[in-house]
Amino acid sequence: MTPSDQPKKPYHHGALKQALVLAGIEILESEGLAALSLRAIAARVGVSHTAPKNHFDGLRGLRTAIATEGFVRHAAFMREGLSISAPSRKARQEAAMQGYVRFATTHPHLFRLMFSTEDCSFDDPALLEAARQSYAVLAGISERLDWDKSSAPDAQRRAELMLWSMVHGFATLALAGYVWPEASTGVPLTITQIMPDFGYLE
Amino acid sequence: MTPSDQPKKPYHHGALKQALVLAGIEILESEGLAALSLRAIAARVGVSHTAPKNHFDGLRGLRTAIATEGFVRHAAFMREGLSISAPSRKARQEAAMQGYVRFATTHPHLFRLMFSTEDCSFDDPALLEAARQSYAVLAGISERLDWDKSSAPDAQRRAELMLWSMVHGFATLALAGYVWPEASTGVPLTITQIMPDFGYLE
DNA sequence: ACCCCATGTTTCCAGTGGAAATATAACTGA
DNA sequence: TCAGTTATATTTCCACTGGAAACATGGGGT
Repeated sequence: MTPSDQPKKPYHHGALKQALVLAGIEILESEGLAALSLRAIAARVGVSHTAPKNHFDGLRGLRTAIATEGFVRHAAFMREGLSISAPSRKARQEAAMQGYVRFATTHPHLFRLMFSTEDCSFDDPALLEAARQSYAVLAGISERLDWDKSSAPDAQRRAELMLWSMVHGFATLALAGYVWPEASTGVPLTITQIMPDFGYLE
Repeated sequence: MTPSDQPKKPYHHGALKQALVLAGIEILESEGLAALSLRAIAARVGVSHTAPKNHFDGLRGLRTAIATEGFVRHAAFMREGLSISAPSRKARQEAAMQGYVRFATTHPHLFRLMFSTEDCSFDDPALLEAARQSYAVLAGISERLDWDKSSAPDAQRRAELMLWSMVHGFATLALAGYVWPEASTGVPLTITQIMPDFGYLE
């Protein structure tokens, strides 16, 4: 029987690995990437700063796991947009791309971490798989976006990479502050307005 | 007369500000962004780690100055490509974009720093001006790239931002390792192969 | 019942950026 | 010429970081 009524903190956390990732995301959202230290994350979970070592390969490993969860949510963002979109090809295309950009602008620090070579290990299998899932959503809407109708074996892949480059570049530039309000309208341009009209592919 | 023949190190450096920026770029190229510490830069110049304080606002200020120099070189890269390009619109377009991507792949750490909100102050006037010069090169080749031929006041701006998003996204994804060798050819796709053919604008 | 080992803690260390006080020398004007 | 001022650089100190190493804890398998 414990000597007092106060709930005794168990020595072993039980689900520390997941708890650390979630705590990391919270810190990221509220304080940014610079504040995402091993000590800060561990403290939020109520654990010593060396405890993560048992589950991740140092700070870089933990950050990689956080980025992995980021890709999962990123794909979900786009899929959610697709789920409420009109069925037309163009509408689905816009929905997915808007989802891509909206994720970046609503979770800027997480999005940056996801593409930060400095902070993540891009050869991590889990990260690669999560990123692949995210890419698959984009690839899905570009299946008939092959503007040159060539029969080259990489034509499909070129369409996907073109789309990905455009939306990713736009999101990145927007986060960096390079998409200012237009002088003529007072409102920044959107990814939809930027996209060339590939309607002739329909 | 100095008491000995050995060259006496002057107490004042003379051109410390520029020397720090150049030393920083060297460290960046050889060791990456993580190694770009105040102490490492100062040591390379042969100065104490607090000396930069007199010329820059802390590490962030120095990194911002390095990024500024990066934009200058970035613009020069593209202009150099343009200078040896064929005079056709399409050739000039490809030359500038290839210059953009080539700078990113040959100076990956510097390029990343230039767009890293975490490490630079994007409201710095000098940085903004340098970035504007770089943008101006891209804007120059997209002057007739208005695919929709609309008369909206932001049509030109939309063409520029579309082009910038595409090339910047491609460069960023390439640096992150997401532009792999194609299964069909064994060679990664290039920005030229990705670009839709806007020839109908000629 | 025992022991192994996965999981956390404590302690220590080298390294970081920055603040504050101090040293040096260049410039300024009488 | 020579002080006084100012720009530049140093020294010292501090809080913080990630990681290594030794140790503590207790759950789970035999």
